Amino acid sequence: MYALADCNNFFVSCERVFNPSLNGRAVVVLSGNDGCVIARSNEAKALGIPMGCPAFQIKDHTDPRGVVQLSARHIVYRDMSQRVMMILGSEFEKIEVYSVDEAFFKLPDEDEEKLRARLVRLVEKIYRYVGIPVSIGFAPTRTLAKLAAEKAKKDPMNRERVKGLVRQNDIEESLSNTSIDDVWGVGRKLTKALRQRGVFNAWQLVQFPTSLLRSLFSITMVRTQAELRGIDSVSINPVDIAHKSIMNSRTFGHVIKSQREIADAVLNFAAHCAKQLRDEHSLARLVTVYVRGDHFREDLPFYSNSCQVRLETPTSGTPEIVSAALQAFHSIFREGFYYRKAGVMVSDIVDAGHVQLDVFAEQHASKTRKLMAAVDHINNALGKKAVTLVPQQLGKGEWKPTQSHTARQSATLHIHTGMSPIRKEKS
DNA sequence: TCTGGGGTCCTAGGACCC
DNA sequence: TCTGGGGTCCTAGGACCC
Repeated sequence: MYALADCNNFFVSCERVFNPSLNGRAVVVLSGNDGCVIARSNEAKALGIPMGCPAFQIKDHTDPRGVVQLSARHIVYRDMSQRVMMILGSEFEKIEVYSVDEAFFKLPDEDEEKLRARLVRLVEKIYRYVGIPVSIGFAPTRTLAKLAAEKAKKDPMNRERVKGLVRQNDIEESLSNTSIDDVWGVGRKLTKALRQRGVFNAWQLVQFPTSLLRSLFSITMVRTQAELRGIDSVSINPVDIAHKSIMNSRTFGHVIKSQREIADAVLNFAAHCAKQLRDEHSLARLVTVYVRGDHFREDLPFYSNSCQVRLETPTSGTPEIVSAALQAFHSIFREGFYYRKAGVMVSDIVDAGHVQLDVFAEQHASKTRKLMAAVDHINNALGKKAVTLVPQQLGKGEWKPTQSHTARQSATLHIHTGMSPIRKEKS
Protein backbone atom coordinates (compact mmCIF):
# COMPACT_ATOMS: atom_id res chain seq x y z
CA MET A 1 0.00 0.00 0.00
CA TYR A 2 1.30 3.42 -1.02
CA ALA A 3 0.40 6.90 0.10
CA LEU A 4 0.94 10.18 -1.69
CA ALA A 5 1.12 13.37 0.33
CA ASP A 6 0.48 16.40 -1.82
CA CYS A 7 0.71 19.99 -0.58
CA ASN A 8 -2.32 22.00 -1.59
CA ASN A 9 -1.65 25.01 -3.86
CA PHE A 10 1.88 24.77 -2.53
CA PHE A 11 3.51 28.05 -3.58
CA VAL A 12 0.44 30.04 -2.60
CA SER A 13 0.23 28.19 0.72
CA CYS A 14 3.88 29.09 1.43
CA GLU A 15 3.19 32.76 0.74
CA ARG A 16 0.20 32.60 3.07
CA VAL A 17 2.31 31.25 5.90
CA PHE A 18 4.32 34.49 5.77
CA ASN A 19 1.39 36.73 4.98
CA PRO A 20 -1.90 35.53 6.49
CA SER A 21 -3.78 38.46 4.98
CA LEU A 22 -3.66 36.47 1.75
CA ASN A 23 -6.02 33.91 3.24
CA GLY A 24 -9.42 33.88 1.58
CA ARG A 25 -8.20 35.93 -1.35
CA ALA A 26 -7.55 35.01 -4.97
CA VAL A 27 -3.76 34.63 -5.15
CA VAL A 28 -1.50 33.51 -7.98
CA VAL A 29 2.26 32.96 -8.05
CA LEU A 30 4.03 33.92 -11.27
CA SER A 31 6.99 32.32 -13.06
CA GLY A 32 10.25 34.11 -13.87
CA ASN A 33 9.86 37.46 -15.62
CA ASP A 34 6.39 37.42 -14.09
CA GLY A 35 5.44 35.51 -17.22
CA CYS A 36 2.73 33.04 -16.38
CA VAL A 37 0.79 31.51 -13.53
CA ILE A 38 2.49 28.57 -11.82
CA ALA A 39 0.32 28.31 -8.71
CA ARG A 40 -3.22 29.35 -7.81
CA SER A 41 -5.23 29.56 -4.64
CA ASN A 42 -8.65 27.88 -4.63
CA GLU A 43 -10.21 31.33 -4.99
CA ALA A 44 -8.11 31.99 -8.10
CA LYS A 45 -9.07 28.60 -9.51
CA ALA A 46 -12.72 29.43 -8.87
CA LEU A 47 -12.30 32.58 -10.95
CA GLY A 48 -11.34 30.36 -13.85
CA ILE A 49 -7.68 31.35 -14.04
CA PRO A 50 -5.96 28.38 -15.69
CA MET A 51 -2.52 27.02 -14.87
CA GLY A 52 0.09 28.51 -17.19
CA CYS A 53 -2.11 31.50 -17.89
CA PRO A 54 0.00 34.47 -19.07
CA ALA A 55 0.00 37.15 -16.40
CA PHE A 56 -1.19 39.84 -18.78
CA GLN A 57 -4.43 37.93 -19.32
CA ILE A 58 -5.39 38.13 -15.66
CA LYS A 59 -7.59 41.10 -15.37
CA ASP A 60 -10.74 42.25 -13.65
CA HIS A 61 -12.67 39.65 -11.83
CA THR A 62 -15.74 39.69 -9.72
CA ASP A 63 -13.75 40.07 -6.52
CA PRO A 64 -13.43 43.84 -6.06
CA ARG A 65 -10.11 43.30 -4.29
CA GLY A 66 -8.75 41.76 -7.47
CA VAL A 67 -6.24 38.97 -7.86
CA VAL A 68 -3.04 39.15 -5.83
CA GLN A 69 -0.06 38.41 -8.07
CA LEU A 70 3.23 37.35 -6.51
CA SER A 71 6.64 36.65 -8.04
CA ALA A 72 7.88 33.16 -7.24
CA ARG A 73 10.42 32.76 -4.41
CA HIS A 74 11.71 29.29 -5.03
CA ILE A 75 14.28 29.39 -2.26
CA VAL A 76 11.51 29.92 0.28
CA TYR A 77 9.43 27.11 -1.23
CA ARG A 78 12.36 24.71 -1.13
CA ASP A 79 12.89 25.45 2.52
CA MET A 80 9.21 24.90 3.36
CA SER A 81 9.24 21.72 1.32
CA GLN A 82 12.13 20.36 3.37
CA ARG A 83 10.19 20.97 6.56
CA VAL A 84 7.19 19.06 5.26
CA MET A 85 9.39 16.20 4.04
CA MET A 86 11.17 16.05 7.40
CA ILE A 87 7.90 15.44 9.19
CA LEU A 88 6.88 12.77 6.68
CA GLY A 89 10.27 11.16 7.17
CA SER A 90 9.86 11.18 10.92
CA GLU A 91 6.57 9.26 10.66
CA PHE A 92 7.21 6.83 7.81
CA GLU A 93 10.18 5.08 6.27
CA LYS A 94 11.15 5.15 2.62
CA ILE A 95 9.90 8.54 1.64
CA GLU A 96 10.14 9.08 -2.10
CA VAL A 97 10.24 12.81 -2.72
CA TYR A 98 8.63 13.12 -6.11
CA SER A 99 8.59 16.90 -6.47
CA VAL A 100 8.88 19.99 -4.33
CA ASP A 101 5.32 19.49 -3.07
CA GLU A 102 4.73 15.74 -3.27
CA ALA A 103 6.10 12.59 -1.73
CA PHE A 104 5.16 8.92 -1.87
CA PHE A 105 5.71 6.56 1.01
CA LYS A 106 4.93 2.94 1.81
CA LEU A 107 2.29 2.12 4.38
CA PRO A 108 2.43 -0.83 6.75
CA ASP A 109 -0.10 -3.65 6.43
CA GLU A 110 -2.91 -2.41 8.57
CA ASP A 111 -6.60 -2.14 7.96
CA GLU A 112 -7.96 0.79 6.04
CA GLU A 113 -9.53 2.66 8.93
CA LYS A 114 -6.42 2.49 11.07
CA LEU A 115 -4.31 3.82 8.22
CA ARG A 116 -6.82 6.57 7.58
CA ALA A 117 -6.76 7.71 11.18
CA ARG A 118 -2.98 7.73 11.21
CA LEU A 119 -2.79 9.78 8.01
CA VAL A 120 -5.38 12.26 9.29
CA ARG A 121 -3.14 12.85 12.29
CA LEU A 122 -0.21 13.35 9.92
CA VAL A 123 -2.07 16.00 7.93
CA GLU A 124 -2.88 17.81 11.17
CA LYS A 125 0.67 17.61 12.37
CA ILE A 126 2.08 19.10 9.18
CA TYR A 127 -0.41 21.94 9.31
CA ARG A 128 0.34 22.62 12.93
CA TYR A 129 4.12 22.58 12.53
CA VAL A 130 4.66 24.08 9.08
CA GLY A 131 1.38 25.78 8.26
CA ILE A 132 0.98 24.01 4.92
CA PRO A 133 -2.28 22.20 4.11
CA VAL A 134 -1.64 18.72 2.71
CA SER A 135 -3.89 16.11 1.10
CA ILE A 136 -3.11 12.41 1.26
CA GLY A 137 -4.32 9.57 -0.91
CA PHE A 138 -3.54 5.92 -0.30
CA ALA A 139 -4.05 2.85 -2.47
CA PRO A 140 -2.32 -0.34 -3.62
CA THR A 141 -0.22 1.47 -6.25
CA ARG A 142 1.31 4.92 -6.67
CA THR A 143 -0.88 5.76 -9.66
CA LEU A 144 -4.02 4.95 -7.67
CA ALA A 145 -2.68 6.81 -4.63
CA LYS A 146 -2.14 9.84 -6.80
CA LEU A 147 -5.72 9.64 -7.98
CA ALA A 148 -6.92 9.23 -4.41
CA ALA A 149 -4.99 12.33 -3.35
CA GLU A 150 -6.67 14.32 -6.13
CA LYS A 151 -10.06 13.15 -4.91
CA ALA A 152 -9.13 14.01 -1.33
CA LYS A 153 -8.30 17.52 -2.45
CA LYS A 154 -11.37 18.12 -4.59
CA ASP A 155 -14.10 16.64 -2.45
CA PRO A 156 -15.55 19.52 -0.42
CA MET A 157 -17.20 17.09 2.01
CA ASN A 158 -13.84 15.56 2.86
CA ARG A 159 -12.57 18.00 5.48
CA GLU A 160 -9.85 15.67 6.64
CA ARG A 161 -8.25 15.56 3.22
CA VAL A 162 -7.36 11.89 3.40
CA LYS A 163 -8.81 9.43 0.94
CA GLY A 164 -8.20 5.72 0.50
CA LEU A 165 -8.83 3.67 -2.62
CA VAL A 166 -8.49 0.21 -1.22
CA ARG A 167 -11.60 -1.94 -1.74
CA GLN A 168 -12.08 -3.14 -5.30
CA ASN A 169 -15.55 -1.65 -5.71
CA ASP A 170 -14.34 1.75 -4.45
CA ILE A 171 -11.53 1.62 -6.99
CA GLU A 172 -13.85 0.61 -9.79
CA GLU A 173 -16.35 3.34 -9.03
CA SER A 174 -13.66 5.95 -8.70
CA LEU A 175 -11.97 4.98 -11.96
CA SER A 176 -15.28 5.14 -13.82
CA ASN A 177 -15.59 8.74 -12.68
CA THR A 178 -12.04 9.66 -13.64
CA SER A 179 -11.55 11.26 -17.01
CA ILE A 180 -8.69 9.59 -18.89
CA ASP A 181 -6.64 12.78 -19.00
CA ASP A 182 -6.63 12.91 -15.19
CA VAL A 183 -4.60 9.70 -15.04
CA TRP A 184 -0.95 10.13 -14.09
CA GLY A 185 1.15 9.50 -17.21
CA VAL A 186 -1.58 10.35 -19.71
CA GLY A 187 -1.01 13.78 -21.21
CA ARG A 188 -2.52 15.66 -24.13
CA LYS A 189 -1.35 13.48 -26.99
CA LEU A 190 -2.14 10.19 -25.34
CA THR A 191 -5.56 11.45 -24.25
CA LYS A 192 -6.40 12.19 -27.86
CA ALA A 193 -5.16 8.82 -29.07
CA LEU A 194 -6.99 6.93 -26.33
CA ARG A 195 -10.25 8.77 -26.92
CA GLN A 196 -10.06 7.89 -30.59
CA ARG A 197 -10.13 4.28 -29.49
CA GLY A 198 -13.09 4.74 -27.20
CA VAL A 199 -11.20 5.13 -23.93
CA PHE A 200 -12.69 8.13 -22.14
CA ASN A 201 -12.29 7.19 -18.50
CA ALA A 202 -9.78 5.31 -16.37
CA TRP A 203 -11.98 2.26 -15.94
CA GLN A 204 -12.17 1.85 -19.73
CA LEU A 205 -8.38 1.89 -19.80
CA VAL A 206 -8.32 -0.89 -17.20
CA GLN A 207 -10.56 -3.01 -19.40
CA PHE A 208 -8.71 -2.35 -22.65
CA PRO A 209 -7.00 -5.53 -24.01
CA THR A 210 -3.37 -5.33 -22.89
CA SER A 211 -1.81 -6.81 -26.02
CA LEU A 212 -3.63 -4.32 -28.22
CA LEU A 213 -2.62 -1.52 -25.86
CA ARG A 214 1.00 -2.59 -26.16
CA SER A 215 0.86 -2.63 -29.95
CA LEU A 216 -0.68 0.84 -30.05
CA PHE A 217 1.38 2.54 -27.35
CA SER A 218 4.66 2.27 -25.50
CA ILE A 219 5.46 0.10 -22.53
CA THR A 220 4.71 3.06 -20.29
CA MET A 221 1.02 2.85 -21.12
CA VAL A 222 0.94 -0.85 -20.26
CA ARG A 223 2.51 -0.01 -16.90
CA THR A 224 -0.07 2.66 -16.27
CA GLN A 225 -2.82 0.15 -16.99
CA ALA A 226 -1.26 -2.36 -14.59
CA GLU A 227 -1.00 0.33 -11.90
CA LEU A 228 -4.70 1.11 -12.30
CA ARG A 229 -5.36 -2.61 -11.92
CA GLY A 230 -3.57 -2.51 -8.60
CA ILE A 231 -0.28 -4.03 -9.74
CA ASP A 232 2.80 -2.13 -8.59
CA SER A 233 4.61 -1.24 -11.83
CA VAL A 234 6.36 2.11 -11.57
CA SER A 235 9.12 3.28 -9.33
CA ILE A 236 10.40 6.61 -8.21
CA ASN A 237 14.07 7.44 -8.01
CA PRO A 238 15.06 7.80 -4.41
CA VAL A 239 16.33 11.33 -3.78
CA ASP A 240 19.85 10.25 -3.02
CA ILE A 241 20.37 8.99 -6.56
CA ALA A 242 22.22 11.67 -8.45
CA HIS A 243 20.64 13.40 -11.39
CA LYS A 244 21.25 12.11 -14.89
CA SER A 245 21.47 15.63 -16.13
CA ILE A 246 21.53 19.07 -14.59
CA MET A 247 20.15 22.02 -16.42
CA ASN A 248 20.18 25.72 -15.86
CA SER A 249 18.39 28.05 -18.23
CA ARG A 250 16.43 31.28 -18.30
CA THR A 251 14.10 33.14 -20.52
CA PHE A 252 15.43 36.68 -20.66
CA GLY A 253 13.31 39.63 -19.59
CA HIS A 254 13.45 40.87 -23.20
CA VAL A 255 15.14 39.85 -26.44
CA ILE A 256 18.91 40.32 -26.49
CA LYS A 257 21.15 40.82 -29.50
CA SER A 258 24.54 41.23 -27.87
CA GLN A 259 26.85 38.22 -27.94
CA ARG A 260 28.57 39.51 -24.84
CA GLU A 261 25.37 39.73 -22.85
CA ILE A 262 24.28 36.21 -23.77
CA ALA A 263 27.78 34.88 -23.09
CA ASP A 264 27.35 36.43 -19.64
CA ALA A 265 24.21 34.39 -19.10
CA VAL A 266 25.78 31.17 -20.43
CA LEU A 267 28.76 31.64 -18.15
CA ASN A 268 26.52 31.97 -15.11
CA PHE A 269 24.42 28.95 -16.07
CA ALA A 270 27.55 26.86 -16.55
CA ALA A 271 29.02 27.97 -13.21
CA HIS A 272 25.73 27.08 -11.54
CA CYS A 273 25.71 23.61 -13.12
CA ALA A 274 29.30 23.02 -11.94
CA LYS A 275 28.42 24.00 -8.38
CA GLN A 276 25.43 21.67 -8.37
CA LEU A 277 27.60 18.82 -9.66
CA ARG A 278 29.98 19.37 -6.76
CA ASP A 279 27.11 19.48 -4.29
CA GLU A 280 26.01 16.08 -5.57
CA HIS A 281 29.55 14.67 -5.66
CA SER A 282 29.14 14.08 -9.35
CA LEU A 283 31.19 14.69 -12.46
CA ALA A 284 29.89 15.36 -15.94
CA ARG A 285 31.41 14.64 -19.29
CA LEU A 286 28.97 16.33 -21.64
CA VAL A 287 28.16 20.03 -21.76
CA THR A 288 25.27 21.20 -23.93
CA VAL A 289 24.42 24.80 -24.66
CA TYR A 290 21.35 26.03 -26.46
CA VAL A 291 20.10 29.43 -27.53
CA ARG A 292 16.80 30.41 -29.06
CA GLY A 293 14.89 33.40 -30.29
CA ASP A 294 11.38 34.43 -29.33
CA HIS A 295 8.54 32.23 -30.66
CA PHE A 296 6.07 34.98 -30.09
CA ARG A 297 7.82 37.68 -32.06
CA GLU A 298 6.73 37.16 -35.62
CA ASP A 299 8.42 40.41 -36.60
CA LEU A 300 11.88 38.96 -35.88
CA PRO A 301 13.66 36.14 -37.72
CA PHE A 302 13.70 33.05 -35.50
CA TYR A 303 16.88 31.13 -34.81
CA SER A 304 17.53 28.29 -32.43
CA ASN A 305 20.47 25.97 -32.08
CA SER A 306 22.38 23.83 -29.65
CA CYS A 307 25.87 22.40 -29.39
CA GLN A 308 27.46 19.70 -27.27
CA VAL A 309 31.03 19.55 -26.10
CA ARG A 310 32.43 16.29 -24.80
CA LEU A 311 35.10 16.74 -22.16
CA GLU A 312 38.13 14.50 -22.15
CA THR A 313 37.71 13.63 -18.53
CA PRO A 314 34.58 14.01 -16.42
CA THR A 315 34.74 17.07 -14.18
CA SER A 316 32.83 19.34 -11.85
CA GLY A 317 35.37 22.15 -12.06
CA THR A 318 33.95 25.56 -12.84
CA PRO A 319 36.77 26.61 -15.22
CA GLU A 320 36.46 23.47 -17.39
CA ILE A 321 32.69 23.53 -17.58
CA VAL A 322 32.50 27.26 -18.18
CA SER A 323 35.09 27.18 -20.92
CA ALA A 324 33.38 24.24 -22.65
CA ALA A 325 30.06 26.06 -22.44
CA LEU A 326 31.47 29.26 -23.86
CA GLN A 327 33.17 27.36 -26.65
CA ALA A 328 29.85 25.71 -27.51
CA PHE A 329 28.03 29.01 -27.27
CA HIS A 330 30.38 30.85 -29.61
CA SER A 331 30.04 28.07 -32.18
CA ILE A 332 26.25 28.48 -32.37
CA PHE A 333 25.86 32.22 -31.87
CA ARG A 334 24.79 33.99 -35.05
CA GLU A 335 25.14 37.72 -35.38
CA GLY A 336 22.01 39.63 -36.34
CA PHE A 337 19.43 37.53 -34.49
CA TYR A 338 17.54 38.42 -31.35
CA TYR A 339 17.68 35.88 -28.54
CA ARG A 340 15.13 35.24 -25.81
CA LYS A 341 16.40 32.18 -24.03
CA ALA A 342 19.60 30.27 -23.37
CA GLY A 343 20.51 27.28 -21.28
CA VAL A 344 23.34 24.99 -20.22
CA MET A 345 22.95 21.30 -19.49
CA VAL A 346 25.57 18.94 -18.11
CA SER A 347 25.00 15.24 -18.62
CA ASP A 348 26.73 11.88 -18.88
CA ILE A 349 27.10 12.17 -15.14
CA VAL A 350 29.14 9.81 -13.00
CA ASP A 351 29.72 9.52 -9.29
CA ALA A 352 32.91 11.35 -8.30
CA GLY A 353 33.94 8.39 -6.16
CA HIS A 354 33.74 5.86 -8.97
CA VAL A 355 35.94 7.37 -11.63
CA GLN A 356 39.29 6.01 -12.62
CA LEU A 357 41.58 8.52 -14.25
CA ASP A 358 45.04 8.02 -15.67
CA VAL A 359 47.96 9.47 -13.71
CA PHE A 360 48.13 12.80 -15.50
CA ALA A 361 44.42 13.39 -15.55
CA GLU A 362 44.31 12.47 -11.88
CA GLN A 363 46.97 15.04 -11.00
CA HIS A 364 45.02 17.74 -12.74
CA ALA A 365 41.69 16.62 -11.29
CA SER A 366 43.12 16.58 -7.82
CA LYS A 367 44.28 20.18 -8.17
CA THR A 368 40.88 21.23 -9.46
CA ARG A 369 39.15 19.45 -6.59
CA LYS A 370 41.22 21.23 -3.98
CA LEU A 371 40.72 24.57 -5.65
CA MET A 372 36.97 24.15 -5.99
CA ALA A 373 36.63 22.88 -2.43
CA ALA A 374 38.36 26.03 -1.22
CA VAL A 375 36.16 28.26 -3.35
CA ASP A 376 32.96 26.55 -2.22
CA HIS A 377 34.07 26.73 1.38
CA ILE A 378 34.60 30.47 1.21
CA ASN A 379 31.38 31.07 -0.68
CA ASN A 380 29.34 28.98 1.72
CA ALA A 381 30.73 31.00 4.59
CA LEU A 382 30.66 34.47 3.08
CA GLY A 383 27.86 34.38 0.58
CA LYS A 384 27.24 33.03 -2.85
CA LYS A 385 29.69 34.92 -5.02
CA ALA A 386 32.37 36.07 -2.63
CA VAL A 387 34.97 34.30 -4.77
CA THR A 388 34.66 33.34 -8.41
CA LEU A 389 37.20 31.63 -10.59
CA VAL A 390 36.12 33.08 -13.86
CA PRO A 391 34.87 36.58 -14.50
CA GLN A 392 31.21 36.03 -13.73
CA GLN A 393 30.11 39.20 -15.32
CA LEU A 394 30.92 39.75 -18.95
CA GLY A 395 28.03 42.09 -19.57
CA LYS A 396 25.50 44.18 -17.76
CA GLY A 397 23.34 41.28 -16.63
CA GLU A 398 20.62 42.17 -19.15
CA TRP A 399 19.55 38.55 -19.22
CA LYS A 400 18.47 38.46 -15.61
CA PRO A 401 14.75 37.90 -15.23
CA THR A 402 12.59 40.73 -14.04
CA GLN A 403 10.39 40.29 -10.98
CA SER A 404 8.13 43.03 -9.83
CA HIS A 405 5.79 41.32 -7.40
CA THR A 406 8.23 39.95 -4.87
CA ALA A 407 7.34 40.47 -1.24
CA ARG A 408 9.30 43.36 0.18
CA GLN A 409 9.01 42.74 3.89
CA SER A 410 11.81 41.10 5.75
CA ALA A 411 11.14 39.53 9.09
CA THR A 412 11.66 36.34 10.96
CA LEU A 413 8.69 34.15 11.56
CA HIS A 414 8.67 31.81 14.50
CA ILE A 415 6.54 28.73 14.28
CA HIS A 416 6.52 26.02 16.89
CA THR A 417 8.26 23.39 14.90
CA GLY A 418 11.09 22.60 17.18
CA MET A 419 13.21 23.52 14.19
CA SER A 420 15.08 26.69 13.44
CA PRO A 421 12.91 29.69 12.67
CA ILE A 422 12.03 30.36 9.07
CA ARG A 423 13.71 33.45 7.78
CA LYS A 424 11.89 35.49 5.24
CA GLU A 425 13.63 36.11 1.98
CA LYS A 426 14.68 39.63 1.37
CA SER A 427 13.71 40.73 -2.10
C1' DT B 1 4.08 45.02 -24.69
C1' DC B 2 3.69 40.62 -21.55
C1' DT B 3 3.61 32.99 -22.51
C1' DG B 4 8.69 29.14 -16.72
C1' DG B 5 12.41 26.12 -15.41
C1' DG B 6 13.49 22.24 -14.35
C1' DG B 7 13.55 16.95 -14.94
C1' DT B 8 12.51 11.61 -16.48
C1' DC B 9 11.75 7.66 -19.53
C1' DC B 10 11.00 5.44 -24.04
C1' DT B 11 11.63 4.58 -28.99
C1' DA B 12 13.48 4.59 -33.52
C1' DG B 13 17.21 4.66 -36.35
C1' DG B 14 22.09 4.78 -37.53
C1' DA B 15 26.83 3.16 -36.75
C1' DC B 16 29.43 -0.47 -35.79
C1' DC B 17 30.61 -5.28 -34.63
C1' DC B 18 30.80 -10.44 -35.27
C1' DT C 1 32.32 -7.51 -53.93
C1' DC C 2 28.79 -9.95 -52.04
C1' DT C 3 26.04 -12.07 -48.36
C1' DG C 4 22.41 -12.44 -43.33
C1' DG C 5 21.04 -12.35 -38.78
C1' DG C 6 21.67 -10.51 -34.55
C1' DG C 7 23.76 -7.80 -31.04
C1' DT C 8 25.28 -3.21 -28.68
C1' DC C 9 25.84 1.60 -28.21
C1' DC C 10 24.68 6.22 -29.16
C1' DT C 11 21.71 10.10 -30.32
C1' DA C 12 17.70 12.77 -31.41
C1' DG C 13 13.24 13.50 -30.56
C1' DG C 14 8.81 12.78 -28.42
C1' DA C 15 5.96 12.18 -24.53
C1' DC C 16 5.22 12.86 -19.89
C1' DC C 17 5.66 15.07 -15.00
C1' DC C 18 5.51 19.19 -11.53
